[in-house]
Amino acid sequence: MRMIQRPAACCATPSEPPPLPDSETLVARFKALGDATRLEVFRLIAAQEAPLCACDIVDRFDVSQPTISHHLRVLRQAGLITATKRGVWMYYAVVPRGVAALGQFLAGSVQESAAAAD
Amino acid sequence: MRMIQRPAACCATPSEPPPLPDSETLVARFKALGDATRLEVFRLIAAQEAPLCACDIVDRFDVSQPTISHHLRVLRQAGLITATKRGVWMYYAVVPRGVAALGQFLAGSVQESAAAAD
DNA sequence: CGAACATATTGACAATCATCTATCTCTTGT
DNA sequence: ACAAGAGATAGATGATTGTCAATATGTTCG
Repeated sequence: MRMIQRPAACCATPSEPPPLPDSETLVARFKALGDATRLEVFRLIAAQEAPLCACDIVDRFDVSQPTISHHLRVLRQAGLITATKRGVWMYYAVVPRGVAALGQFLAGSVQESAAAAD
Repeated sequence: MRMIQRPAACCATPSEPPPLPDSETLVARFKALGDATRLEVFRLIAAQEAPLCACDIVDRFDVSQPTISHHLRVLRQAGLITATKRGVWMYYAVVPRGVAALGQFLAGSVQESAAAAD
């Protein structure tokens, strides 16, 4: 038997979050950006006006080439960057749609809570 | 001696990403949202029009109460939610400023790459 | 073909992390 | 004061992950 009564806000059924089309993808993208090295790699790619060669990325970091390759794969599998092969070189560029999806999710999150904040 | 010549795009010095005020905070926030359970907790809080009682969160998930408490702490330390104590209950709400910071970073990332696209 | 190079893959290892059980702290109602 | 409930903390454990060295794959040049 519950001795302490819950306040009204506790008992009222909380609002359901809006249905999320692809939660798994969202998690993968946030996780992909949730690593210091990987975020820097992403930032470097995003800062370019043209697809960036992998060699240029490796040159700029202290970690090994396989590690950079691994990070690039994670970012690519998350749908945040694309990889294009030209000859021996791989060129990476941001996928605007993938990044925008994250932004839209965040925008929706603040919008919902904005109704409450005075 | 380098036998294969790098294409122009490789040799041209890549653009520097814009200076990032607080990279560590950004990583912590992305990492906080990069877990399935935690993202759902965040979504539930964001869906409310008023701060949500922790008990209502615990009720909605299959994981234990300490696990929820852990996730709430991670989200709070990342600056994505705030915690307010009222009596015995803890109420959690989204920090719009914290979420917006993520959105602005993403918006900047797509904007930079947009100049190159098409 | 064969050498050189760019990138990816594999396997291993240490570190981080999500989760649990048990316990603790604090607040409230009697 | 005391019992009960809400939530946080501590410690342990299995899983995930970031990193590296070594190797593989594929491409270009001579």
